[in-house]
Amino acid sequence: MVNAIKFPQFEVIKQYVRGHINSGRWPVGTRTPSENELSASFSVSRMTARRALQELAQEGLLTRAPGLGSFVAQPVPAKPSIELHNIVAIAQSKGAYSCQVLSLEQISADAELAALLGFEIDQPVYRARFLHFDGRKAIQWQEIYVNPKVAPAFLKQKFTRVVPDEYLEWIAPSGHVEYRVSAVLARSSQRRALGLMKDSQNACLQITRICTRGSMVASLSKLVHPASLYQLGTT
Amino acid sequence: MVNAIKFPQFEVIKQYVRGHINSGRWPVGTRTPSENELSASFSVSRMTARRALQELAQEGLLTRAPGLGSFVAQPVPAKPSIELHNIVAIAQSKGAYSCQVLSLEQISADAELAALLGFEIDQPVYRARFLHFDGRKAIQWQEIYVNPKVAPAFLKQKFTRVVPDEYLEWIAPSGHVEYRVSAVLARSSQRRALGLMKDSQNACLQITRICTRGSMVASLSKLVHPASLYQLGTT
DNA sequence: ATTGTATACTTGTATATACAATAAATAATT
DNA sequence: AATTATTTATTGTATATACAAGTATACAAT
Repeated sequence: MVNAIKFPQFEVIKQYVRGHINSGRWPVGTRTPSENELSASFSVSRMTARRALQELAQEGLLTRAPGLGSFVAQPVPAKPSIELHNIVAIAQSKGAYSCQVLSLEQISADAELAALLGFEIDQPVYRARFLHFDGRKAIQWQEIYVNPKVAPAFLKQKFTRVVPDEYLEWIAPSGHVEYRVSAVLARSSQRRALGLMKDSQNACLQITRICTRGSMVASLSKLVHPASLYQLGTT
Repeated sequence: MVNAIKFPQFEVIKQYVRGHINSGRWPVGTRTPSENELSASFSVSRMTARRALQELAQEGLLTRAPGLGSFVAQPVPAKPSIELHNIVAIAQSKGAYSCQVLSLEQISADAELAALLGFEIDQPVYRARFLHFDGRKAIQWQEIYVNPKVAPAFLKQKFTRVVPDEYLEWIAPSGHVEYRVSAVLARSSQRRALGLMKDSQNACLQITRICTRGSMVASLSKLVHPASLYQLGTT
């Protein structure tokens, strides 16, 4: 004889309600039995029936209102989304990672850059360009603009072992981070760096990451990946 | 005199615990006061203290174990992700949407396509190509492969008012849907259709959507957007 | 040294009860 | 007829209590 699993009573009630919702017997907007009605029909205390309804509300299946009752909630359409994995972190974990510093300098924000960063025109900005390798293969070209106020010593770093992103995270733990994904054509310098053939395979997936601390942009990073090496998806 | 908002007691306890966690006073793994300790120090019943801990556990800040206690949980690193909005649906909602059928035919699966769809080689597949317009501007080029078993009448549709995706959703409500994002170079036919200049702005963001029903691929759709018109981001 | 036992403490489930806040329906008053 | 109380039903908060189940510790017996 197999021992049947003993379900708690609130779980039984949850299944009962869930069943009526999923099967369509209680369409959206339907009022469910009240706590008292459920406690009577299932012969449990009100607190137990309450727990069932409350957890279902937490899960988004019900909405509850004092004085009115509990109602079958409008299901929220699942917005399709994809994860942004970090190709550099993957290479690092494999142990074959290396990084080449292409440039590391202070520039003055032109109109376009100032607008992008929320800076004044001619305000100093640190700009660095890196090429990230997985073994001998260049997998990512990076251009990063850094706010000098956030990381004053950025230009003095060597970035031989520490990835620039890790350094910034260390100096100034991230506040809000925003990502954008777009398709770009590799410019000639990027093409050379990434070892792409002209006119054939120079489509690149670019991820733009903007880190802000408070109302201040801390850094803006453009990560350019050859389309042949990088693809985003739901895993 | 302004009336101070009256916080429920369980909320006060939650804030107390949250404060200790967020400030780092209770690092990951720390045991929090037990339900009984909290109920004593806050002069509330055990059930009230319990509710505070339980809701915090629900929110992922604590893990609880019978016989052991409640512990500060390891924060799960928020995986950055971006939403895939539908440029066609946006155009539709503006009312300026239209769709041009470029081709609509039955083909035989070659080796590559068969592998992609999980079909046998030479198995019949419906292939259609569409061009979607927002007003006069071509915003999306679409190529879709459809499983004849799922939508036998696909080739007979007109797709003047009903978008192909809506038709398929109507015929066969979606099971599992998977998305991939990649960068591609527009081919010459796509360039012409989308009105792109040669060699300059032909980087495109391609979204591949694979709809499966059970273990069967129902449709595979490639949505190609000019990089200048389409960008993904967190909103 | 290992095993078993008792004990204390923890969270999980469940009950019975009380009162507050909200909203709708009903009755009473103007 | 319109307005105002009253009642009733609902969810929200809170308490006190009880027992079950899992864990660790101390202690005794083997």
